[in-house]
Amino acid sequence: VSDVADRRYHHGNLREALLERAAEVLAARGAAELSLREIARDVGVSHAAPRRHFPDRQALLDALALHGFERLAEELTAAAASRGRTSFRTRVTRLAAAYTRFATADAALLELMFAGKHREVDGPLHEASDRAFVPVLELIAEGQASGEIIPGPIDRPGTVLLASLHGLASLINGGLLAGATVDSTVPATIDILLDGLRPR
Amino acid sequence: VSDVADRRYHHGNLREALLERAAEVLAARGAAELSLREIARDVGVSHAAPRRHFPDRQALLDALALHGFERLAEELTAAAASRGRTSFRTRVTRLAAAYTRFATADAALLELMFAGKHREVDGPLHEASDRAFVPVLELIAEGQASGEIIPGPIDRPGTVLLASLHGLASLINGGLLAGATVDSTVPATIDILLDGLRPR
DNA sequence: ACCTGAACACCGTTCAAGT
DNA sequence: ACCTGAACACCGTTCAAGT
Repeated sequence: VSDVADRRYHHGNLREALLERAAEVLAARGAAELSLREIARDVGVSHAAPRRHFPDRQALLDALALHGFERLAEELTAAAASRGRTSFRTRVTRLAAAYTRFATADAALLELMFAGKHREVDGPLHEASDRAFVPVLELIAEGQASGEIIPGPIDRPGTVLLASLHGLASLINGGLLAGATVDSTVPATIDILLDGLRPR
Repeated sequence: VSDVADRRYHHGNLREALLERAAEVLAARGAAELSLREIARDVGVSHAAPRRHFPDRQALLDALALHGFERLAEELTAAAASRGRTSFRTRVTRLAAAYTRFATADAALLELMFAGKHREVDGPLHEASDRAFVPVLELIAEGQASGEIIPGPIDRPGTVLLASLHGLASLINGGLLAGATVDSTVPATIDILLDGLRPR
């Protein structure tokens, strides 16, 4: 068994193996306790081997964050796909639930994704986060077209919605909202937001 | 000079000196790069000396977070103190500006304060965060009393406001809001929120 | 091309010993 | 009571060397 595994690392999938194990450790213990050497050990490779695929520890963390944004984009896209005839409010609530579910399922990953480590305006991480937010902004645009959301630059209502969802998830993850759960707060929050975002 | 400084550490202010230097390093380079040994060196003490005051690294980080919540409480309290006759909307906007100013002034401190490290419902950190939010909830209660905020449990509108402010600050700190600044987004966000929170 | 092993400079934590 | 110095087990990073 082990020689087969060893061989496969020489065939180009060490990178994936490292990422997979790193994601597990991240979710279980957080980025601060993620050790490159430990992950190399777990995966059965020398501590210097990861260097071929990730020049340093931050590069591995960046790759985890990038993967997180890609998964978030997928889940938001899936949630935004309207199944049958559903009201605008329902669709927004579904998208919001998908966002907060993702965010609260892995608090350490969320922190890593939104940490101020990569404030460069360029870079693949920034592009990935932009892509992840596309379904949210598209839904807002639809709402504007159908007259359920105030007109004007899409960033205005878009930012409010994104900030609210992200803040809600952060507060829940931080344990700062006493007995609040996603299910109990998301619909109430969306109600209030949609009312504030209604044309007037 | 140095023997005076050395003497003073023996008089009970090493703890303060460590916290002060740690806060500087946190703001400059983030929690991940905060080294206990380096701070001890900077402050002119052996690497084992901090142990009297902070049993481990996390205890120092917790103390920094606690101090952050205390400062946040002070600034929010100051911002909530109504100077002259000002509209409810103005007062909320001032409070929101104070929150986001604090949050964006030191991104690393904000991350530390709201990190999911201390999810225990008890503990001094949780109490400190509760205290910091008091001015926000009080203002909401006033708004309810004067009929400018929807009635009902205060957590409902309170959570929405707190989540929006915190999310806005986090997104700005993470560089995920293209050209957004606090000054440009806070008033617009408050307008939308107050509309959504208005009785109907 | 991809990985190993030794080496370097750094950690956090512990503990006997000093004053 | 408070701090020091040595020790331990870990890091991330680098680089010559192996296959």
